Amino acid sequence: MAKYSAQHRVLIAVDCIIFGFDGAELKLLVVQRALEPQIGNWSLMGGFIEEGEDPNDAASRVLYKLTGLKDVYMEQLSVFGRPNRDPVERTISVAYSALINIKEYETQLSDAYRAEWIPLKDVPALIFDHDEMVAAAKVHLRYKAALHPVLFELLPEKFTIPQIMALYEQVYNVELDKRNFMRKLRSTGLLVKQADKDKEGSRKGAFYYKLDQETYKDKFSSFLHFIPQP
Amino acid sequence: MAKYSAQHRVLIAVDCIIFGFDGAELKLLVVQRALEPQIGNWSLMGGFIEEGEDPNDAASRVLYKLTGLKDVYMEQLSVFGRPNRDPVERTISVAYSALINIKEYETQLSDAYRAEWIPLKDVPALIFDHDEMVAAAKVHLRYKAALHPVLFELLPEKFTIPQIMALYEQVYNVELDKRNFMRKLRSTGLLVKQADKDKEGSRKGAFYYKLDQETYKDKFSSFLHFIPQP
DNA sequence: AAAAAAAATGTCAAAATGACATTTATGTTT
DNA sequence: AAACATAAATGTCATTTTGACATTTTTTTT
Repeated sequence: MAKYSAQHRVLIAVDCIIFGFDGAELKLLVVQRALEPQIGNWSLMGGFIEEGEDPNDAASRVLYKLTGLKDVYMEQLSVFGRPNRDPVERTISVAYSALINIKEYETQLSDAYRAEWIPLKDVPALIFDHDEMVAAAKVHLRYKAALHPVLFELLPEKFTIPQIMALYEQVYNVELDKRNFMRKLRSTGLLVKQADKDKEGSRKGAFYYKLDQETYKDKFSSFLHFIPQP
Repeated sequence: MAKYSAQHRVLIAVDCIIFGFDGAELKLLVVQRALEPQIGNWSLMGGFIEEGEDPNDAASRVLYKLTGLKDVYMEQLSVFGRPNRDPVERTISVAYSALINIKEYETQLSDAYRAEWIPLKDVPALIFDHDEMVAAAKVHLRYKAALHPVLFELLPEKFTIPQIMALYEQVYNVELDKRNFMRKLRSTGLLVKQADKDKEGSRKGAFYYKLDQETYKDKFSSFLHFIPQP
């Protein structure tokens, strides 16, 4: 069949906003750009879509190249297509947001991309429009987490209540009340208390919990309200 | 500066999921495709991105061509990029969702595209992956409207309570309680009661309301909860 | 004047929320 | 061995929000 001959064709990229949590701090995984222009500057991990490749697969491929991880929680964010966003050539980028438990990642660290986890609040200026992408990803994460228990994707299999709470506090940049937060958390039926404790960070130690995977799958799509109304 | 020479370039399209409300029914604006393949079949309104054009501008242009309307509420939804979604040639499409008050539109109707408002529940199968786009747009609208008073974009300047309620009921496909709904609506401080009534559809008539534009702008971004928890 | 039809409004019990202080467990220091 | 320091864990109460539910009001038509 004839092509749409008169039309204009452009490069498509994917860029990944990769959030990670190490039990204490919310971080972003950024790399130092490997090619001109702006070589060596901080950037999101990205890549071009290849021939016949689905954008979602491209994002997974890019993430895998960097982290060695598959089956990561990832969502399409939005398209960034301002005509001169890449000075080299018109490139339209699809931004993806991924959630990773840093501890799991660290075991598979690869140095090829000069990647670094940087606390979200300290992330330096990034190239092109990547700052906007990060800003959009933050907003998106807040939305998503206000309605779904998605932040558990950032936690290890076994986690503690103080850890989840710290995570919520950082995502929403608020201080939460331990008692009220715990009550809400309990009411979800998502947590299964373990017998052992995490002894790092306190003398008393904090009990570990796991996710009730059944409930998690069931409840993921139903609306929850984690964030107190102001 | 040198181009990214080795890379693959593709067509970029925009497709618009255009919701409309006429005071009674939630509808979708669809067109009959004007070119092969699938000429004459139902489709979303779309078009290719032109050289140097921002995707958001392309979506506005496409919407304007069809409806003659500018400054319509429109949001980027997501990217549909499955490799063979368009059988002619690889095309990646950015889907946009628009909200229109049908009465306003009808005054500027243009026949060039064989466009039709079809009740959302009766929309026939559309070409390519447009059904998926519509499904995604419905989900998105529910999300958005659960947190923001965005459905007012579908209403005329003067509207009645039964109208808004019908709108919410159709968006969420639920039955709402008049009294509880009204209470919630009042509590937003968004409504300004008018002196006159809409006498269509009932003997008693329903008072008109307008949006308090100040409050609307202030509150748009703050989280609201319109939908009762099940 | 009566009837019909939809709009508008109020009450109450149950559940969810937000504010707040004390007790518990454990390792460290004296 | 006792005292201390530190963070974790938990409970109460008043207020607000929710959901369920029935009656009254306004107006046109008969």
